Amino acid sequence: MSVNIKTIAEMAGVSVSTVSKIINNYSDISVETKAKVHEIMKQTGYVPSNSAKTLATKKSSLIGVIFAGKLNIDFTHPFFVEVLNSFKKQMGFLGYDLLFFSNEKSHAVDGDYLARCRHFQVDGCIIVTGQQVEPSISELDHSEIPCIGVDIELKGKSSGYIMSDNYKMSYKVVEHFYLQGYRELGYIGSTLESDISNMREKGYKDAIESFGLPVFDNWFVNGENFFEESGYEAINKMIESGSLPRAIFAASDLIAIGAMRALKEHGFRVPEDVAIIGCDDIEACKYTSPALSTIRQNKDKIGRLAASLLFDLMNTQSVTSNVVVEPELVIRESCGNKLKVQL
Amino acid sequence: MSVNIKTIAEMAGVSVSTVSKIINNYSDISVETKAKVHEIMKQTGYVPSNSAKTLATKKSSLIGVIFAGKLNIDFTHPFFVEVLNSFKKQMGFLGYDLLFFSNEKSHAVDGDYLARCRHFQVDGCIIVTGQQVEPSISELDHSEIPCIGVDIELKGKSSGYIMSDNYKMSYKVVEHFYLQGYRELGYIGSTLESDISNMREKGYKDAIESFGLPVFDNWFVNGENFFEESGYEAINKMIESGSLPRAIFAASDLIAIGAMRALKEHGFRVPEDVAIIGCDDIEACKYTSPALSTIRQNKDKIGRLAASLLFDLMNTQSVTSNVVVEPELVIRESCGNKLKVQL
DNA sequence: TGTTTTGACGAAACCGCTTTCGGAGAAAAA
DNA sequence: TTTTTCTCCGAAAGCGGTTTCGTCAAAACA
Repeated sequence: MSVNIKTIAEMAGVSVSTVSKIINNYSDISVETKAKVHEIMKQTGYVPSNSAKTLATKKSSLIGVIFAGKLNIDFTHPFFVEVLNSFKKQMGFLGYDLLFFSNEKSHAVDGDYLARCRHFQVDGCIIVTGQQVEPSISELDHSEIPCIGVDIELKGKSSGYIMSDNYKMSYKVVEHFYLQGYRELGYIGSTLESDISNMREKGYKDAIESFGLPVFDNWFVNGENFFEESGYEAINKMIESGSLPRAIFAASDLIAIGAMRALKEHGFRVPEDVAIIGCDDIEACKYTSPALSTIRQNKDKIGRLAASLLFDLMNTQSVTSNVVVEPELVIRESCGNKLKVQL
Repeated sequence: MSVNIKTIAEMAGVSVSTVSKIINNYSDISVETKAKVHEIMKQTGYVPSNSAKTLATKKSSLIGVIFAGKLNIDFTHPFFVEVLNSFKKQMGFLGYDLLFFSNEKSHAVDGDYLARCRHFQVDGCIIVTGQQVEPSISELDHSEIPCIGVDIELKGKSSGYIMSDNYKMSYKVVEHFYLQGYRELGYIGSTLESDISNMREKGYKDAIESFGLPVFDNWFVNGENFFEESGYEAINKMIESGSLPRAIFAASDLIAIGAMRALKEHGFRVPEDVAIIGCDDIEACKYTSPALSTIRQNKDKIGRLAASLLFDLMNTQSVTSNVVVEPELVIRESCGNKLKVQL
């Protein structure tokens, strides 16, 4: 049988409560006792059981991670995965570990995120998704469990969210295109079910108008998701419809990559014939040719902020818990600016 | 107060044991009682506590995920992340959730993986690393906890591992180069602390010799890790040393990408001057120019196999628990074969 | 009719840890 | 010397489940 707190207590000749107090740094224990018990714990390789602790304290020091939505967002998603990586690191410093709920069918409490959270008694959770709020997320959002959303607006009492300024990033793109002399601007978005994409599109249109340019609906097309195929098909759709804009903002880098592929297949050159700016600044941008200009989202910062916001939510009743981070235009080769190319 | 098993029992007018039996599908409960209790559980939204269950049964239905080593392997690693994604999916089907240990300094039981596993009472764990076995991994490996390693040879009684046939993949590369007429072959590996890289190098050298070709030590250089910079610097080192091979096998795609960048900067063309084959088949291969030929590791299969091996380890005393999967040569543009290009 | 088997359920111990409350004894204050 | 104040520690009641074993009535058997 594995060594437990009782074993330690007996070996040290003290009570179980004393050992527990030592583990939890209570002050009413003499240094001698403390030393003796610590010594024994070390010798025996004692490790306290988290389930017993959780059962007693209702704190698990676990953070639930939820990939929500049907957009196939998972570990392989280049943007979220980097955010999550930074989040994990920061949560680690704060003493938490991450629990990834698998959302497979066969599981007991399928899709019911709140139930999963209660089941494991997570202290808080992070929800990543590029999609709108679905019922099971909303339920969790309005529960007592602290949640923070990445790229999804959580409005519950104990929730917060963090996202890039999607409206402003579009403005920056339009501004750049405008200053480079482009007047015929197009946009490739993701599914209409994505708030993110919708915000970007709205910002883009508003910006175009604020520069006094016309908006051609044919040049605004939305794909099914944020992946390559959406961009590929969008270009084909535009071409079928008879005309192509001179510059395109894509709602994700993968969409942009797909679009470039389609353009290339049709004999168009990027950026000479069509300029393109993507969004997210994933790794692959550097490897495409031409290298993809993009809107950089500070994934590291987003992850860190998400962690500290969640930490606050878990430890106080703070209310101001949503943050919008400033996006940054990264100019490479695909957007037609030959003057200042950076890697 | 949240509803617990006692609440349910009282509401249903039965004992706690009866409710527990119903939850766990015991057979000695009448259908009527079962129905009544189920109804009440549904109405109240009852969710059993996993910690209480774990405490009583010593089964947590949690799988620990360990990113081991100092090679900076984490969520952002293109190869492991895909393996993990497939692993997660499969484990989900089997009814398990994933626990990611954060290995940050401030944490209670730092680096001591066995302790973390015991702490959370994970039912098993998966270890991913490109590195050799370190002491804390070895300790876990030889514990009673079922572990399976990806790209790391675990030898413990309750362990298993899965990896690609690193020896054979090198042979395939050499064979391809040979058949294309290349005779001057080089290799760029990762740190010598990586078993994977070492196996590939060994296989590569053996293959070269088996084709009756000479091995030039100057053309074998090892970087610090599996990332881009290692490839970049390796090329520079070769150039400094005075000569370049005509064809290079890189131990990872990122290394290959870095190597291509260095070659380009020095005015060499790929594949006309130097042919390159990478390894892993990460997403980025398709986006480089020229598109990177590579050895594809079946990441999906590796993940699934890892899951089922681990499942077996957890549920039986099976011993045959290591699998080597067959790698596949994917020919794109960087290896000089203009005849059969595939995407 | 008496006996055994079966079906359905409950009592209670246990899993490992936390935390409140109180008590004993020593030290300090009166 | 008596009283008060500390210091250090333990008893015991949870936390929310699981599981063994026993009970008891009804059904099956002889």
